[in-house]
Amino acid sequence: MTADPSARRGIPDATVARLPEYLRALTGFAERGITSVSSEELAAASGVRSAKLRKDLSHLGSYGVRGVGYEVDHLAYQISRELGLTQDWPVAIVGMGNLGHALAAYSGFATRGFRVVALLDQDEALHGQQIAGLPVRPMDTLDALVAEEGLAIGVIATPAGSAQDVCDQLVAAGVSSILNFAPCVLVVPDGVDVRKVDLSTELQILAFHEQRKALASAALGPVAKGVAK
Amino acid sequence: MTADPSARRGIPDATVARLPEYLRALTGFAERGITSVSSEELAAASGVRSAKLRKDLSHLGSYGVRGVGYEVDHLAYQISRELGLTQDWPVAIVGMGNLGHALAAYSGFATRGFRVVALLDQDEALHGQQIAGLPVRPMDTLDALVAEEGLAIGVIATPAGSAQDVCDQLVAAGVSSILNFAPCVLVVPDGVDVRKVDLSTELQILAFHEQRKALASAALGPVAKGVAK
DNA sequence: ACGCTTTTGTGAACGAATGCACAAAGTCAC
DNA sequence: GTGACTTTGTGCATTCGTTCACAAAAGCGT
Repeated sequence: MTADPSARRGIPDATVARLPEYLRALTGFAERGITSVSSEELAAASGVRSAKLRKDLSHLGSYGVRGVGYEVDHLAYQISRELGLTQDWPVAIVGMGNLGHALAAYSGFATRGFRVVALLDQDEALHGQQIAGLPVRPMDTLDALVAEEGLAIGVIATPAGSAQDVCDQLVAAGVSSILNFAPCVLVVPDGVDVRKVDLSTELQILAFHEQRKALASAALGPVAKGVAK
Repeated sequence: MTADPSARRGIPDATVARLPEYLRALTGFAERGITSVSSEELAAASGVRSAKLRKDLSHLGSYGVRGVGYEVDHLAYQISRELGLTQDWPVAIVGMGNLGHALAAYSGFATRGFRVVALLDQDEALHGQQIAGLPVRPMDTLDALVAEEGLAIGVIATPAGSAQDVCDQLVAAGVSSILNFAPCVLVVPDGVDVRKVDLSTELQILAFHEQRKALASAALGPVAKGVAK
């Protein structure tokens, strides 16, 4: 059962998290008319070591040619297929504040396998207003979106206070993958995936390292002025 | 040299990445007037297991009381200090498109140890324009910001095409921590930290799991209709 | 046809992170 | 003051991820 003959089940999470970056690098090569890359080149363009890249790719199958490298188009297709991007995923964005606004207008989604099919907000005052060519809808249209559009992925861009409430509504309607921009922990039933993006958290991690650098240079040479600031 | 007597050097990266979440949870407890929490409660509020939480906290020192728990204020202070948040970090945002706009208006920074001191853009047409109470400045004011404000952290919210260029200018001016929202790999010299936030990447990872769920339910019972869609 | 060069794919060693289980250390009731 | 109870801090085992190093496989020139 665990030993799959097609040797493909169970791609490590760490690998899955890097596949999008490989895909982007491959797209870049393709745009420049390059049809073949070595693991070394692709790794450099993705910001990883070549050994790691090769091990990652080995989990999806054997798509390289020894002595030559990888065919750009073919590898890109295989990664796309593995990530489930051969189809377009409908996405709904909830919360039309500053961030929701920016996300609705972000063009990067469309080019990478996603289609924003709806914008929602709990605030009645916003309903009907057009943002980036789409009307803002009330939350109770979620069921219809899941049924008619096959909506499965929701993006939460509300304040932290309403995030859990909105999340519950998404889950109740049948959405099973959620991208959360609100700075809070979401509780969801089994079978629902949540990923969190938190701007403050990222800055705080940077601050930690920044402080470490400052302390280190202060300890080694408190005299330094130009460089160690 | 590596063996530090105060037993504090070398906090694992995985732990550092979770400290902001603990800090947020603690702030939540404090706001509700709770002065003491157990590792179990704090872990639940942070979305981790209590054993993990305790091991994480043990890396910063021994701030709990056996049989009782942790004093909320004290632990919050210790984590803040470890993350370097007892001071306010000046931050500059580069790229005043949709996303830069939203980030400039985001109030979450100020409450968590950061202060947006400048907005920059390469586009001359935007210079002088006011966004969220700050004027948009040209890139050549970076040196002054580093010298006068002590700027050390920069946020890149430009399109992918100009991100490396902007990054180089930040680094040249002396910025040594960068938060990158552009969907591309940045090359920086040693001593400069980069963290990347990529919306499409996150969605693609969700799509992978979503596809896996769809395939699994299709394989186990292609008959199911209501639930497995 | 054959050896030389290149580059993949992978076994094995290593290191980091997680989870478990319990002794140590404290509080509290009486 | 003493014993029962609670909760932390941590050694240990395990799992997960990365790096190394090289054999196997392909192309190429002659």
